[in-house]
Amino acid sequence: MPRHLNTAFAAPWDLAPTPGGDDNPLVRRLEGFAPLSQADRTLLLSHCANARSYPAQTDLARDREEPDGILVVLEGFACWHQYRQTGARQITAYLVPGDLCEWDTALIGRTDHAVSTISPCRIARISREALRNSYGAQTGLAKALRMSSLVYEATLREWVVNVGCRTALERIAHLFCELHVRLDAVGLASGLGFDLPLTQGDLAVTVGLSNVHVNRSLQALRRDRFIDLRGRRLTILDWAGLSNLAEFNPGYLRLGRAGER
Amino acid sequence: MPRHLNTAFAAPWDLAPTPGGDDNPLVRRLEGFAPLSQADRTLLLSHCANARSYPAQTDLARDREEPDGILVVLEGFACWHQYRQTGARQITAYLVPGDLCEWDTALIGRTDHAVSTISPCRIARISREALRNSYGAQTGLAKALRMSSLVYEATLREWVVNVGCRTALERIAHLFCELHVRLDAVGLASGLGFDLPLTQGDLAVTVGLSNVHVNRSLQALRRDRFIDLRGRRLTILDWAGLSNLAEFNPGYLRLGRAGER
DNA sequence: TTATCCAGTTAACCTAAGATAATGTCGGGT
DNA sequence: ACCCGACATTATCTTAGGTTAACTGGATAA
Repeated sequence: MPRHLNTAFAAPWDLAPTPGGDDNPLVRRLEGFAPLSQADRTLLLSHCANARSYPAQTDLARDREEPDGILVVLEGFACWHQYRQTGARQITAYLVPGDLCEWDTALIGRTDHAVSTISPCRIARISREALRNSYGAQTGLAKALRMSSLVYEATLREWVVNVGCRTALERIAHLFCELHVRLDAVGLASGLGFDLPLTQGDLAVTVGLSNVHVNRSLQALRRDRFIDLRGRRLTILDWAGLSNLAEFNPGYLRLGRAGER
Repeated sequence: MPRHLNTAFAAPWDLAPTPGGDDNPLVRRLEGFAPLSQADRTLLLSHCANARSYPAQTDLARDREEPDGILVVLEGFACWHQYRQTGARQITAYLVPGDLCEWDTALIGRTDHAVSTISPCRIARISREALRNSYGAQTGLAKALRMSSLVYEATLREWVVNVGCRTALERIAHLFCELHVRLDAVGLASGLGFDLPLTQGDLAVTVGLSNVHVNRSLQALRRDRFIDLRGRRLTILDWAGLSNLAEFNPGYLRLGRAGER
């Protein structure tokens, strides 16, 4: 059982130690994209049973004993990020429970991009070999995986827009809106609140700002009663205001009627 | 025959009016990712034969008579971009000859992201139905398409890094390095020079800067003899210097030994 | 109990880049 | 030869956000 930084907050997955069946976030997520056959579901569940725990701040690329396939986050926060030679760092994506990332050693191997945990995580790896059974283009699983990849791309485009042409306040607001929708989709939000295991420094390198300016902006968001952020818990006090500020439109996440709050 | 803005420069595709066989940029591009069967190649070529011409500045999403599938650029520059309500605009990706983009009406339909031509283009659409024939996960085509998607994702991550934590000079330098490598891979560069049908305004919304600052930065790059940019032609005068300035590492493009210049 | 560490906060100052707008250049159309 | 529109360039002033560094407070460890 992984020990979380913020055990005080009793994250949902601490209460349900062995996710199986419908509370498996991967199955839940993929079924949002396309209906899965019973065979698909049991395939996924059986591979998730082999998930391993990783401590916070751990590079998932380094132990590359696994062949090509996908890497699935079942609990905790992970991220794609890149270090520059200057020491600067940029987070380019978050992986929250139910998210997966395509793992192609041919592609990942040599780049300076890395995938790491942020908080302690449970992560499963499923080889492409294992997926191949139900991998005709017609099956629901194949379609769901394709959709998952398209949503990931759309999210990246949204992030380019975020750092490319939004103000500090808008960037942070947009990120918070996105994270809430994504976490809510896998049952990790309670109303407008959710656990957010990120430091202000993490936020800064996500959103392309300095620590100090993130701090200032968070205070502004608090002062104007958009959010409440204490400890590692974020509550959105004014969804309409925040999403309006950010021009947040959840369509790119393809989660059905999410975003109607 | 599309009329190009810069006919004065006689782009390669003007000299070879009917790309077929090996000078088809799509086939050339995909074969860089995985070996294709003869059936794969003829399939691709036959669909490229139905390509249509589009003038510059044309939204490719609007005429959505085609079903899901991929959209292939054979000639010209296109881009993904997004308008904000404020009128601001952000380009999130370029599509150059040989590039494709997955077209999923379920996904694209409602988002505010659009795909448009920049210069006049020849573009083919291939339905997913048509691809399904050789779409077992084992075939080369399927693998090449998957790689293509992974490369697109990696490029997007790189762009997030670009706008997230690089200076104006570095951003532009990085973009130029990337474009050169990509165009060179489909034979559209002659040495270190290539046609670049982008205005400074286009560059600005790509790289998250103002028109004016792009202008200043270009002058600096010219003054320091990194580049020569006149008309719509860019020549990199000092590849080592420019790629070093940008910390450009072409690995993410997965083009074999590209970048060794 | 104190020392240490880490995250968060604040303040003073600085700079890269934005905004605006005037001016220049060039090619195309008439 | 003239005008026009699209880009590019330049100058000016303004501002969002960066940098540095000091200080706080809670949590853990010794």
